Amino acid sequence: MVVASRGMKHWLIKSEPDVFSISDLKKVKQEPWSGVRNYQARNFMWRDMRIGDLALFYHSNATPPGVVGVAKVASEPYPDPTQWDPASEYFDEKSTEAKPRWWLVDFAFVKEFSQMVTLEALRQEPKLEGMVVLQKGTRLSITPVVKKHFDLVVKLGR
DNA sequence: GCCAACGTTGGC
DNA sequence: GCCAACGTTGGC
Repeated sequence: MVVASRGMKHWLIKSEPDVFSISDLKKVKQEPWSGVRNYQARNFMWRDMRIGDLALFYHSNATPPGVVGVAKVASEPYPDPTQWDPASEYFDEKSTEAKPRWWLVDFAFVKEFSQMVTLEALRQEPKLEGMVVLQKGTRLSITPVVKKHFDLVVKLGR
């Protein structure tokens, strides 16, 4: 087993299931996390993620919203190719190949929970207090999660 | 550098 | 569909 000396980090990544769900990830096994156009979220992928880091896979804009499984970082960061594709909704005319603005990593499927841990369930668990995703007004599509919280959510979802 | 206007996210 | 919260843009 490979364990980075810095210690593994844990994350929560949001995806709209209508666009890309945990089932989709299960099917394709690995997916470039394209389309992130927020600097904070980009910095997490570009600067802080390492291969092997685990992430809670969260369905946003869903009924109900919640965590549905686990994914892991499966690549080094590299420029998001959609930023240079004029046909893409993620096209960014201000980004150049010499100085890419948007970076991503690939995520690989790890597991799908036997039961979803809904946003409501997350809010009702006192031990999860302080989770970034639960804080008021947090819209970030990628947030760090402490190991204690990560492990508990995985336990709740199984 | 300020800040109003505008766009987006995402729960409800 | 509504709207609160927040990020970005652009005029000055």
